[in-house]
Amino acid sequence: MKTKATIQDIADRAGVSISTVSRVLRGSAPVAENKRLAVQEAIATLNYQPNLFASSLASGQSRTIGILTQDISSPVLDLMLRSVLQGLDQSDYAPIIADGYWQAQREQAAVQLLLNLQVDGLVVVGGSVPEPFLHQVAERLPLMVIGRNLPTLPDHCLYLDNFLGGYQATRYLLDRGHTRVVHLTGLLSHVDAQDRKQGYLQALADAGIAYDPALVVQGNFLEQSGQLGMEMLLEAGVNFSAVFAANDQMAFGARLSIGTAVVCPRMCR
Amino acid sequence: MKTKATIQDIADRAGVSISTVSRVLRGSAPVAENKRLAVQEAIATLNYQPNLFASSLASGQSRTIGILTQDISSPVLDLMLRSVLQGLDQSDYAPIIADGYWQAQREQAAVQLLLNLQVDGLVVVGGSVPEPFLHQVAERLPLMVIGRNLPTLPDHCLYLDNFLGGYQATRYLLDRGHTRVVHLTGLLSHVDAQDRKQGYLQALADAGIAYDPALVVQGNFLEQSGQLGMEMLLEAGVNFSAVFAANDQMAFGARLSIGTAVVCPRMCR
DNA sequence: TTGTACGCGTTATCAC
DNA sequence: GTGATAACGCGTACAA
Repeated sequence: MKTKATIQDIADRAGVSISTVSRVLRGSAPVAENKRLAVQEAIATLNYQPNLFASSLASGQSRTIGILTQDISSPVLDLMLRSVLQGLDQSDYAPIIADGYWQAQREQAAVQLLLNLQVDGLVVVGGSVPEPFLHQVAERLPLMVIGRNLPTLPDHCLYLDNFLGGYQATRYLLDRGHTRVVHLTGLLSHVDAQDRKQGYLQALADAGIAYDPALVVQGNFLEQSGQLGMEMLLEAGVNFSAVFAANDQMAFGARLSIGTAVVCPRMCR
Repeated sequence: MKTKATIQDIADRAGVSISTVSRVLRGSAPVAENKRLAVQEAIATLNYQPNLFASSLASGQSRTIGILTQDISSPVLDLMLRSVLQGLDQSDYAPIIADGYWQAQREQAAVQLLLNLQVDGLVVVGGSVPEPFLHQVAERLPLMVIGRNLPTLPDHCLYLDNFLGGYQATRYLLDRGHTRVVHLTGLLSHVDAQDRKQGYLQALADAGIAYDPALVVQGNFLEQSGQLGMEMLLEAGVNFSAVFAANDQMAFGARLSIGTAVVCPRMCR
């Protein structure tokens, strides 16, 4: 194919220098009206697309911001991602997404790629990149971490209080009179899951209710584990009247098992 | 912060020229063992990261491939995306993701960004970018479209036969003796949803079963619409014994309503 | 095998 | 206002 048009091509066609073209492109300095029009005409007819690489190389700015995401099938993370993208709509920064799929190694490579792409800023949604690594990143460019709490980078985190969430959810159920509340935990190797469980335990303690290990079933944040956990409880004939699932997906799964198995008599709703 | 190390820095530290450094970096030509080691040492200690922009600008290759995705909360699309990423693991191409969120305009901008990023190839997962536009893309670089059928670009599509899927699903239920099969449709403005519905209709016709509009409920591919659709049917007292939902999410939703509403007597499983 | 020098497409700093 | 021209960091003939 014909090689794409360069800034020189449109400079020629408009009868000006490349400097002028660059100026109308970036609006970095005033340009005579007639020349500006000529340039814009040339840009349009030649369908000129400035080479981001060359531009970034010269300016040191890429006008892009990098986003590190995780396995977006999670509704919450997806919502976060969507919000970030929406926020970027207003700006003239383009979002570049890289996915870590919850694997630290892969995440690190993804971040490295984004850095090599010279993103002007980085948004990390969830994930498990080592904190020290993020620390290094933070001192090189603007960094924002969503859904994670980094003790050494408090100002860079948009944090969800998992402990409080677990506490309030459990408390809510206790307040409605339930005394035997099941907790389907998330992946306990994940700090979020631990915190939510701690919240659950604390709520029980505050209510003066003894902790019964039989009511806590380990899951992994996915639908299946929620369903499986419920079925185990029901089959085992464990007595309970309410369930606090670690996340929406597990709640969905748990909800499913109610249809197939014998419904726990005192289960409300 | 100190500016990142350049190829010159490590050339100095290793006592060689930048050409040699480039050579060991790209393996484009043999290099003396001792020099190679010196270079590698320098790279390691200086934590050198080649500037992708400069590299691509000079070579015309970016060693990246672009991926256009849609609202990944869809399990199927997510699976596709995951597969693509996995395939790329083996290669030394890095994936750059851009999201279109099912909005043609946004998608086009996303593709444009990827093109400006000089991706060496493009994978489009679903989406609604105009076909002519993709046609232009296809003649500029390798293109692959997943989950969509472009008549003019058959060789570039990994296509799911929605009609056949709808047909077989319905046929499966009919073969098991069901005669009143509900269809919860997807978003009917979407061609996939239309095709699946056509498959449903064709299967009915082939089985000599009259089409009953009361058995078809419109949805939008999301969980809620599946649940809502089922509840409407149950409340209306419509008689049926099986359900064909347009996708997994709607089936999930439908499944949920069974727990809360009166279970349809002849509903199996 | 290795180094020199030029080019990639833009931006930015100058003089004019 | 406008146009040369030097970076930007790296790949790569070409020469040695």
